Amino acid sequence: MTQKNLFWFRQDLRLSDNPALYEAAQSGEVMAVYIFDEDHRADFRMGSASRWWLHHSLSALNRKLGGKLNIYRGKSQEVILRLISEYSFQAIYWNRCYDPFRIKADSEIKSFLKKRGIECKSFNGSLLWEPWEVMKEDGTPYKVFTAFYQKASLQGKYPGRPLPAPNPLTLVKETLNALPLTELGLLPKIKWHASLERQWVVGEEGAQDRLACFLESGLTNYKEGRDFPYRQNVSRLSPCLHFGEISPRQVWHGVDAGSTSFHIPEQDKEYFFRELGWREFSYHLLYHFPDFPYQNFQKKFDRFPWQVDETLLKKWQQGQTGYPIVDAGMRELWQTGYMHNRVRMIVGSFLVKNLLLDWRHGERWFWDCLVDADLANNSVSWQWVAGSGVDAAPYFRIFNPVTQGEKFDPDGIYTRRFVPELKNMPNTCLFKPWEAPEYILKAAGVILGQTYPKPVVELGTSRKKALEAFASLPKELQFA
DNA sequence: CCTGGAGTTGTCCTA
DNA sequence: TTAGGACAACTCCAG
Repeated sequence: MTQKNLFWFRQDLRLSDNPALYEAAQSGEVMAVYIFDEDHRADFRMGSASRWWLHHSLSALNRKLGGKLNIYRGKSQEVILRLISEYSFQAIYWNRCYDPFRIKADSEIKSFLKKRGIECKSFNGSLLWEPWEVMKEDGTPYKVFTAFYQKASLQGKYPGRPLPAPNPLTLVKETLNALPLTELGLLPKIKWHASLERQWVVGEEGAQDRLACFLESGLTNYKEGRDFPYRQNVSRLSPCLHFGEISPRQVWHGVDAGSTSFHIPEQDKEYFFRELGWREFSYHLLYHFPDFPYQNFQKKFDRFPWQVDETLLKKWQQGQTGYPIVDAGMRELWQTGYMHNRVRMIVGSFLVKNLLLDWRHGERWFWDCLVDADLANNSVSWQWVAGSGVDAAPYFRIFNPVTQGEKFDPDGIYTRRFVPELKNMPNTCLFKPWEAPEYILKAAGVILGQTYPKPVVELGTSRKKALEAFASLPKELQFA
């Protein structure tokens, strides 16, 4: 009789370079399982945009598996318990997840399986370096990116070669309790996701195509071009990486090989690698400081005089602040489930430093709206923007949304796309319509306060207020 | 323990 | 028009 293994799909919704699946398939038949489990996630339940993505990703995966993906919902531990009591498995395989909720839940699962004498084998399928692997000489975690990255990439192990998809892969369909995908109810009730559908090709094939496309036409000039939201110089692989439709090793080696065949300048490649490094750094930080999604990393920020203003927050969320580059970004997020990185910094800085609203509001909104919502990246990045996080960014770094717009979207291509009511404004005042003379507004068909909002705050005074607030923080620093 | 260089992404004013 | 300096003081980290 052939041995049967349980393989548990999680944030690794792919067949290629899937170390746990590869090993499971080597030693017997595989019962492939996905469990939609929200119980362990506390108050970070999966947001609407991510649910939409997950639905399509599971659907694509199931197709690749010939319909033999077994889907369940409920507490992971209970589902697994049910499965092991109904079937006899040689071992259980999975790739590790690294958010604090999963780490806790997984160690419980591991210990109860151990008690029942069932072997579990867990692997690293989603990071280049384990979060506990890259440490300072004194054994403590890094708090500065450059030092972390140098240690990891220069002295650490070069990312290993990706594995092929398992072949043969003999799958077992479970028929007693497995659910059809639609039972998970992941698609939104209202049809707001039509615009998402036009944007993305979800699934492993889509991720591979996206990488290929990036290598062919995006990576050249990445170093400069990545700052301009209207250009196609960013990879947009973040959701694929989050759900594990592609692994960071595949991306790393794809770029390495692609940069040779497409003659990519060394600098472009290095800058892109650094971004993969940032993802690793975020996971490193979340692992060592699990409060990151909740608490200011720098304790002195607990004293920050955040404003409480629901109306202002709503205007930011809906892209109605009266600052065109900010509104364009927030509307891109809503329409596509994504926002260009440069614009994320601009809208983040605006929320925190001009509206003086707590970064956790931004974190939560992004969590719900982003298809790439990722606990590590999202919380580390928001704290970076707020200045409460792990870099020594000077407090006076406050983005000016007018200057940023003029600099990074000089022809207004990006901004006009998402703020069409300003499409006839000339470049000279596109990013500051409140300064436009009456005849120009008229010619562009813009009525401030009616067709497009007046600025919700004044830049000069709000900037000054922020600087004062930062200055009011106590000097001594205590880390979480 | 001490030392010194460095720290993702800016803005504004002045000459 | 453009380039350079001020904007604080601190922690982090390697040697």
